[in-house]
Amino acid sequence: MHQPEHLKSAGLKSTLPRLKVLDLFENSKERHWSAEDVYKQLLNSGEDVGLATVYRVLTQFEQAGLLVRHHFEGGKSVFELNKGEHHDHIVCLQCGHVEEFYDTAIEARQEKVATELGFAIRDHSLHIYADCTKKKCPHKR
Amino acid sequence: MHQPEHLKSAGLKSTLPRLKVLDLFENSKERHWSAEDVYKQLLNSGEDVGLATVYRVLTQFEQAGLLVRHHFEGGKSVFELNKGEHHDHIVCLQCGHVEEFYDTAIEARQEKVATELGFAIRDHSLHIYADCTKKKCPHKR
DNA sequence: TATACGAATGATAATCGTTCTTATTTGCAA
DNA sequence: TTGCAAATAAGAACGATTATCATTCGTATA
Repeated sequence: MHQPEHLKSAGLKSTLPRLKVLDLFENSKERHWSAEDVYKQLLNSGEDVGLATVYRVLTQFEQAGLLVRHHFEGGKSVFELNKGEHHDHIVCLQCGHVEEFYDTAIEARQEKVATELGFAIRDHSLHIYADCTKKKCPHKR
Repeated sequence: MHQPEHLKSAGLKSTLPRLKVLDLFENSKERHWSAEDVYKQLLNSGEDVGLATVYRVLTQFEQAGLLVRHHFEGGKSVFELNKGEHHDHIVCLQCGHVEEFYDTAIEARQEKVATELGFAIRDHSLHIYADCTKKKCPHKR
């Protein structure tokens, strides 16, 4: 549990809400959380945090580089731990499960296309929405 | 001006708001419009439409296949005429200008990746956010 | 260890984009 | 023309997010 160092190096005080949120992301099998998800999970765990605090902390963590924010269809932002390595997402339309992937060829072609059009890439997002063909998909949406 | 046929074939009555919205998309150099954009433009043109109607019409046009909806960062939906041919987008971070591109290699790799992960692609969105390196960029954001 | 002060919090109001409700108007077929 | 279902405009309602503000907390310092 070296979370306080994470926070300190990000210039953030080590407070209970921040520790709890960070713990969720670091010690849970689920990698992707919306603000509402985090809020409910903390309430269920007996923590007494405010929704506004959750939003604030998530944004701070994003700015500190601890988390990455994604805008999937559906309006709400989704966060995940920043592993440093970029990847894209494939979202199951049945159950909402998110899987990650990285394809060198796709990344390279993006650079090529952008350069040819006269742009310098700052960021990009590739979201594939699909039906899971495996049995492991719970289809519980 | 064969818009009424467009509407009729989509099972939609030929009303003034619908004609005006469709006209905007068909006879304007700007291809991408948000609901708010459309609403303001129509008001400036002296039309007396309601914002709710604009939202309803845009959604109907999307369902009818006349328009395509995009979810860029920033939360709000953006629409454009459905030209039938899929393409991805590169958004200028300076001026918000949207350019379109299509890359066969990227499309093919996406199919490959999805198949390998056990998914059947239904839809996808690739948005590149970049700085325009040409002088043509108005940098007026 | 006590303390002081700025940072962080929680409750709630406000905002933004979008959808719903409802009373009124309109397109169009008979 | 007339009748009626469909479409509209206005504004209320909504969900996600941000702003406000009085209170509490973390921590550097004495």
